[in-house]
Amino acid sequence: MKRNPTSYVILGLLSIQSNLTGYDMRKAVQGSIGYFWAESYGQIYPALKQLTREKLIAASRKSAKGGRQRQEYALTEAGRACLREWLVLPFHNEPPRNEFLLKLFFAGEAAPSVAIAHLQDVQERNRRMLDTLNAIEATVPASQPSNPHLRYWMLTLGLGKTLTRAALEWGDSALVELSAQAAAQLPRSPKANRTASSRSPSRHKR
Amino acid sequence: MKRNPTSYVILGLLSIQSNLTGYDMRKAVQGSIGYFWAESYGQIYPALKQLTREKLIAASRKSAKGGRQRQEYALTEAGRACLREWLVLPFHNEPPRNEFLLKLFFAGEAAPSVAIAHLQDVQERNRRMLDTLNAIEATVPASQPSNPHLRYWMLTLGLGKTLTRAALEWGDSALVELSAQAAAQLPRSPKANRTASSRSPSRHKR
DNA sequence: TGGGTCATGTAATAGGTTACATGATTGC
DNA sequence: GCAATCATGTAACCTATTACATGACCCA
Repeated sequence: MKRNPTSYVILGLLSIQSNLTGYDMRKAVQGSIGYFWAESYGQIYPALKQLTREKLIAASRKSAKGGRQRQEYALTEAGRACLREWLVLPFHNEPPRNEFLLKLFFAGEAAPSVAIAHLQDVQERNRRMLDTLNAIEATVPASQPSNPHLRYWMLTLGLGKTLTRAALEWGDSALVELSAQAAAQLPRSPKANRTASSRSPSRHKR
Repeated sequence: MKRNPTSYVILGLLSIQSNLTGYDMRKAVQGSIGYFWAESYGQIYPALKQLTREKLIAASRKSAKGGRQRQEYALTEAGRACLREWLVLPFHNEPPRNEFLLKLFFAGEAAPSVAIAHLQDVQERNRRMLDTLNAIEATVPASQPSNPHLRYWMLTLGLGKTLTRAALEWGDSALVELSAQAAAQLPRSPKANRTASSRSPSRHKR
């Protein structure tokens, strides 16, 4: 049976923690696998209905928090089996579309400052990303020391940190190269092109 | 005017080289930006028609190669202006959906060998990727030494290499960790679990 | 009493893949 | 003659986002 990835995300989340609502799941995705996965309500709610029809999940409690209406779900045995089946299937890596790289690739059509600005933007995002990942690393293991999933969570986190750090280092050297080029092309007022050279290369936390 | 990314890919490709057919463009995408971008005919051909209607590109020559029917396109001045406008606009980094990481994150539900197999798969793909990128690096600059786009092409290539190498190193250490764990859990027949330990850590070309 | 967040959902639309259909040309 | 590649396109379908609609509860 073919199922969309959102369904497996739901099954996976419920395998870790029961009694989540659709709203909870969205939050959980953003707060844990957010750096490599995204889900919107428009995907989650229909998927919840479909999974319920197929008895892979079941509505568990209702209106627990205060008197607030709240539809929580739990994994059924069939759902757990379905998740396990999917886990062993080979993954297909999606056609990755990176608009930053696309603009950089075609940047010869624009002034050097354009590429430099995009690079600075990407560096800034990556610095924030690394901070976020470091914060997760500092708090999660302490709060769930004996969680059997922890080892895998830390592995995904580790790849995120590794890739982000590598991207930051590449970005620094790319900025150096492009700034030098921009300076060479506009040698008349060396004080004017502060855009790139005024920022010192980011010193990354390890 | 809002336009889909495929349109800008077409404009970008034509800014580098004229007289490409839709077929050529698909090939060019696969052979150059393929590691961070994908296009299908179902996107390209409709986009070509739309861009022609909007006069951002123009059908240039017909049936040049042999007697073969062949509709080639070229950038108009309006098209070039449109590309430049887009280049300076901030990029939005897409919600990245990485199924490998998704499976790794939820792998606690399955046997350790499942995660190990996925990891070996990803290492193999990354090794091949690095070979491809190295091959491009070895041939492209020699063939187009004075192309003004070359600097930017090499930058995107450099990021690809950097990220792939970083991923490979992470993968090696992840495999060591998971293999040790698997061995500790099945101490009865240490010769049996060859899946992970039989392969030596990949020695990557730099 | 009003803003923020919890909570659920739908409709419009965009974005994209895959499979199919067609046919010519090139090279073995 | 046959397979591979060049070449163009469409239709069906899936995936996914965004905006919208609705309303309750919490806290200041």
